[in-house]
This record gives sequence, structure tokens and C-alpha cells, in this order.
Amino acid sequence: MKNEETGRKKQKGEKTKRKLFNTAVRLFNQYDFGEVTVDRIVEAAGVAKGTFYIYFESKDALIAAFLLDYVNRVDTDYRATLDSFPPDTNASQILLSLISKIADTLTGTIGCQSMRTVYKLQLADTMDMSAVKGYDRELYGMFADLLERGIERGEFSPILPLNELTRHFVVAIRGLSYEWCIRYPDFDLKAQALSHFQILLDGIKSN
Amino acid sequence: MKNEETGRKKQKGEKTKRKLFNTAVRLFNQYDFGEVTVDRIVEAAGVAKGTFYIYFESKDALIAAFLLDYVNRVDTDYRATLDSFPPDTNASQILLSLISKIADTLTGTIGCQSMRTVYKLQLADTMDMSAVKGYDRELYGMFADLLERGIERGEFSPILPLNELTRHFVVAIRGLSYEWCIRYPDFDLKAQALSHFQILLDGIKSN
Amino acid sequence: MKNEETGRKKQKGEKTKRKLFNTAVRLFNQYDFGEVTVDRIVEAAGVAKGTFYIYFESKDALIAAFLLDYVNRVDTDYRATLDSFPPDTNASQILLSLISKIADTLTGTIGCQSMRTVYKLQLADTMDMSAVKGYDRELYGMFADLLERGIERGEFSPILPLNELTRHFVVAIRGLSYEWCIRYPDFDLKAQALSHFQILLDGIKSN
Amino acid sequence: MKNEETGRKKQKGEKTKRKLFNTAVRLFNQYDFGEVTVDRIVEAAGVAKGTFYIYFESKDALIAAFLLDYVNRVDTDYRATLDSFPPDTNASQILLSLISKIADTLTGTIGCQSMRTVYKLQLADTMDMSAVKGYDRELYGMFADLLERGIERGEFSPILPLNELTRHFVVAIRGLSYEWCIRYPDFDLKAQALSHFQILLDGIKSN
DNA sequence: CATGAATGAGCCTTCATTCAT
DNA sequence: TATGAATGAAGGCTCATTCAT
Repeated sequence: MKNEETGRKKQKGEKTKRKLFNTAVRLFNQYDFGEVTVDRIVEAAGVAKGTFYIYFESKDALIAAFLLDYVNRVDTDYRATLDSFPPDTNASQILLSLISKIADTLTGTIGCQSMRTVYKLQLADTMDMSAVKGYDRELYGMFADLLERGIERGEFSPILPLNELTRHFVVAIRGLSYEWCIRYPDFDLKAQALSHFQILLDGIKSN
Repeated sequence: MKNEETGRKKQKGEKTKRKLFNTAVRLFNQYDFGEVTVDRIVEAAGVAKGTFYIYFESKDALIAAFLLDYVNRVDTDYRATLDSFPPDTNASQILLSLISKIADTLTGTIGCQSMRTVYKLQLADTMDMSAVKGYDRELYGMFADLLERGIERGEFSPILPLNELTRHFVVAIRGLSYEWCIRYPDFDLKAQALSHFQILLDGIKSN
Repeated sequence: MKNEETGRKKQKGEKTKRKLFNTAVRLFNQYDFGEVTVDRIVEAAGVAKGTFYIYFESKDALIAAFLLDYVNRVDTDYRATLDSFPPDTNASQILLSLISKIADTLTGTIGCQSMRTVYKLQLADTMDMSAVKGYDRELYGMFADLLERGIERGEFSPILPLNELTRHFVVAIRGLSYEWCIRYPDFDLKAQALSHFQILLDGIKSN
Repeated sequence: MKNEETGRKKQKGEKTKRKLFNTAVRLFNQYDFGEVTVDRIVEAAGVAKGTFYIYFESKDALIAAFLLDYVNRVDTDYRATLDSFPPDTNASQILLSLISKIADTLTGTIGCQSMRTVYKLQLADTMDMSAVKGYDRELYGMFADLLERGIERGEFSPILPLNELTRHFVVAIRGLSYEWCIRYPDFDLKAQALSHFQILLDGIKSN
């Protein structure tokens, strides 16, 4: 009985928190980052100002949560994509699939405005970006694995050290997503990415 | 007599404006974008607050001027660099020289923080970015010219349409500068850029 | 049956109230007055926020209770101390014992921070200080009794009217405790108090 | 001409600052310390909120200024009072004059409410009390000098070490002013102080 | 009796902008 | 042209208190 009530209350609380969070995300995707104030969030969410601070320690904490959520949404499927290939698959092929997957996730799940916000936060350097940094490391690790496999399999020429090669691939994905962000909707991320990485792969393939 | 005085005043005015502007640029390059307030600018420039609004309609106007200046500083030498090569020079070689020049300009003349500011403004989409857009077009044009020349000379394979190829090169330069911004000072822009474009060139060279 | 249950509930209620109160007292003694919020009290007591308002009409009511408690804790033993002496004991001696007892109580039972809180409230004049005022009267009465006895016994010179003399002693105890509060822990209340009152007693002893 | 204008502006600014400060002092003397908000100050002073922050870095800075002002008002005349006596004057006499002067200053210049505020701040321990601490040291120094002189002259018995004796006198002045604060206006500070110190002096005089 | 989610007035502070001189 | 005092909207955050369950 008591537990039941407690449960219901907790549920209500969770709902409010989610409402606040979703509202915030929506606003982040609609307005510029600095324009999304706590005032606006609570007004849009239809709760009192104090309520915000029950669920988020500060505005920064909300942003951290936003970033974490971004990372979580992104991070999930990539390894799965990777693991879905038979061990002897062509490294190039896997890599292009991964790129494809990333493009789909950015386009379909994250959305361009959220991505802008992430980039702005990263440039602002005001926030704790460890979550995003962690994700970057993960992405780096996946590229490194694939490239290493490709080198071992003799697909790619080993002219460059692995870590440097990997960095170039990360740079490429960064340039592509950034360009997508600021050219949206006039930039077909997936097509551009596939084409772009095809060039890079051609540039490192062992003749 | 009156004209003379007017002239002197104008000169003094220009000087004050330049002082304000240069101070602002210095601050943009030193502190985070949001930390550069009008107060700080006028204090650092040693003029009164009201004076700022004589020369700049608003803070946004200053930023617009800052962007224009960025573009101007960047834009100047590239064509010169391009024109300094004999007409029959290798397109790859010219392209790498251009990349080298761009890296030098970003590193030496513009500075990482200013670049961050430019990127943030671009993402914020609050400002009138026509100047920067114009510059982008210019950069695009130069890459296009070079790539076209390379294709004509048989250096590059014509698998991709010229404009698409050009876009890839723009994407690459964008990814490189962005990465430089957020990794600074642990990212050697020039070296990375040269290495990166070498791969791209290898990827499109006609075998 | 119903009564029994009611009784149990009441008991439980009393227990909760005491828990809240004791927690509050502990916090008042640990942190600065303004830092002790209802939130912190209920968290430290392990009860819900609403529960606080079942037992205390407001935060001010809690403070009033705190003051009353302070007075009660202080007031209890003094008369006992006084009565423990044979009727013909030296008044000076009794007075010094009383001072000693007071110092012990402040140091051991009340604590310096609580004392600070009492003083702050007294200065703030926002609260109903009747309890403390009553205690002051009580203390005043005891000093008056002792001094009167001393005068009657010829220990003290009767130059000053009794009430004025008493006031001086109250002033002295006030000065000592205040100094203890703000110098804590670099002020040995008991030693200082005994030494201080010795001077006063020397100052009023009959030639 | 220019200087003239600058001077006029500065004067105006000073006037505003004084207006703010005086208003604040008035409010400190009227309402409880925590009730005096920046909002109320600026409203009472008839200026905009932002104006407050032109002249005071923060609310704390205002309070610090308030304390400094208190100390300045207090500190000025004491040494003068001391120095006005011929070198061979009776130490007791000088001391009583000093007490008299102090009482006059507290009563006439400082005022009881300001004193309350000072005490509250001291108890709150939240503020930088170095100014007040400095003043306390000064007061301590003066008492020490006088007592030392009295001992040397054989007026006072040297039973207690000088510093301990001095401390008792500081305690006494503290007790007296505190009692004055909370009993005001039913406590004649000057009369009480003189009578009180007379007892102390009698208590330490060498018979 | 107990809970804890929700409230909202109020606090301190910042900063782009205006305007009389 | 130059000044700098003054403005006031807005922002992030706190906390005593209420109330449905």
C-alpha cells in the first residue's frame, strides 16, 4: 500500500523529469543554445521554476544529461553493426557500413539541431564534455580496429602509422557532420559520407 | 580650416574605432566568446562605454565586422599563392601548397580562439554569416579550379563530378580546422592537413 | 483497541517530532544559522518534508522551540546548584560555583554554535524571545539573591543598589559568553569567567 | 572644460554611491539584516538595480563598506582622547574617560541598530570581519597601554598578567555594548559603563 | 501519521544599451 | 567626438510552504 503510493509518486516524478528533459531537448533543437533558459524550459513544460531544480542540480547538469543522452543514443548500435559481420569480411566493406550506420543515426535519431548543440558546447569548452570525449574515444577505437584489420588483411597499405590513419578518419567524419549541420537540409549526409570515405579508402588501399 | 579640423577628427575617430576593434579581436582570441563583454572591450581599449556605440551599432555589429575581417585576412593571400605558380605546375603540388598556406594563416594570423568563435557563430545561426558564406564560396572556387586543372591534366581521375569532388575537399578542410580548434594545442594543423590531403589526392589520382 | 492504537500512533508521532527536533539542534550547533534549511533538517532526520510541517507550524516555530529548549536545559540545574550549599556558605563562594556551573553548561550541554544562534536571534529581534527573556530574569534573580545575601552577610559593600549591582553581573556573564562565542575555541570560558568574576567580587567586597 | 565635465560626473557618481550607502545604512538600522535586500535598497534609494553594482561589487562589498565605515567612525577619536591627558595622569581616570568617550560614540555616532548589525555579522561569521577585528585589536592595545601604565604607576595590583587583565576589560566593554543593544532604550550605556568599570578598577587596585 | 512532488516569490548578479553633458 | 552614469530586463538559483495521496 505504502509502497504502491511511493511507486506512483516516483512515477509521477520521473514523468515530470522526462517532461522537463524532453522540453529542453526540443528547445535546444529549436533555438540557439544560449536562448534556452530555465525560465523558458519550465514555462514550455508547464511546471514551476523550482520544480526544475528538483530534477536537475543546475542548468549545466541538464546540459550534461543532454550530452549523455546524445552519446547513449549514438553509442548503442555501432558495435552491434560491427559484430554483425563475419570475421573475414572485407574491412572496407565493414567501414562503409559503419559510416552508413552513423549517418543514419545522426540523421534519424539525433537530428541536426542536437548535433549543432553538441558542437557548440564542444567549442564553448565551458561544459564537462567527458561524455562526448568518451564517445569520441569509442569511435576512434572502432575505426582503429577496422583499419588495423584492413592492414593485416593487406587491404590497406601501411604507409602511415595506425593511430595517424585513424585520426584522419575521425577528422573526416567530423568534417562531414559539421558540414551537414551548417548546410542542412542541403547536404545529404549519408551519400556524401559514403562517397567521401570511398576516396579515403582508395587513397590508402594497397595498390 | 574647418575641413582640416573635420579631417583630423575623422582621423582620430578612425583610430578609436580601430583601437576598439583590435582590442575586441584580441579578446575574442583570448577568452571564450561569451566572456567578451562590451564592458571588457572598452575597458581594455581605454575608452568610455558610450564611445563603443558611436562606432558600432551594437555588439552584433562588432561581431559582424569581426567576421568580415576574418574573411578578409584569410582571403587575401590565397589567390596570390595560387597565381605564384607557373601555369603548368602539377595541380597536386599547388593544392598542397594552398593547404599549407591556409594552415599557416589559421595558425599564425587568425588563431585558434578566433576560429572557434567563427565556428560557434556559424552554428548559432543567429548572426548574418553572409561574409563567411562568401568566403566559403571563394575557397570552394579555388579548390574547384585546382581540381579541374588536375582533371584536365590527367592527374586526377574523373570518376566524380567536379562539384562533388570539390565539396569533399571543403569537407576535409573543415574537419581539419574543427579538430584543430577543439584539440588545440595537441593537433599540428599543418602536418595533419598535408598528410590528410595526400590521402585524398592518392584517392583520386588516375592510376 | 482503538485507544491503544491511537496511543501507539501518538507515541510514534512524539518520536518523530523528537527526531526532527534533535536533528535540528544538532544542525544548529554544527552549521551557521542561515545554512540550516528545512530541507537539510528533514534529510538529516530521514523523514519527508511534509512531515516537518505536521509537527512544527513553521520554521520559526521550530526556532522558538529551540530557544525554549535552550532555556530549559540551562535553567534546570542552577537552582539545584544554589540549594546544594549550606545556608551560611560564603556568598562569593556560591557565586563562583554558579559561574562555574554556567560555564560547564554552556560548554558541555549547549555548545558554542547554539549559543551563537541564540544571540543572533536575540539581535535579530524577529523572533519571540520571551522564553529567553524569562530565562534572563531567572538568572538575574539568582544573582540578585546571592548578592543580597552577600551584602547582608557583610561580604560585599553596599555602595550600589542591589539591582544595579546585579545588572553588572549579568553584563559580565553576557560579555564572557559572547566573547567565548566569537573567539571559540581560543577562549577558555570557565577559566576566564572565574578570573573575571573574581575581579568583580574584589571590586565590591567590603573594604 | 573636459575636466570640468568629468568632475561633475564623478561628483554625481559619488552622490549616487553615497545615496545608496546611506539608504543601506538606514535600512540596516531599521530592518533585520537579512531583510535588507539589494532590491529594497535600490528601491528606497530610487535608482535602478544595475546602478547598485556600479558602486558596490556585491552585497557583501556593501556590508564590508558598512563595517569599515563603522570602524572609521569609531576609531578616530580614541587615541586623541588618550593623548589629550598629561603624561602623569592617573591611569584610572584616563580609562574612565576613554570608556566615557566610547559610550558617547556608540550612543551618538554609531547608533544601537548599527551596532546590532555589527554584532550579527560577527556572529554570522560569513563576512570578512578583518576591519572589525583590526578595530578590536586597536581597542585591546589601548586598554593594554593604560593598564600597563597603571601597573607601573602602582595604581593597579599586578596579580594578573597584563594580557589577561586586558582581556577582562575587553570582555566588559563587549558585555556592556551587547546589553545596550538588546535592552535599548532601557539601558543607559554611559552610566552603566562607568559604574561597571569602576567596580573592575576597584577590583584590581592595589590596596 | 507520513509522504514527497510541486510551488512561486524572492534573491543576487550581469550586461547590452541609452542619453545628458 | 567622447564620456560614463544610469537603466532594467533577464538569468540562474534557493527555500519555506502546500497538498493530494
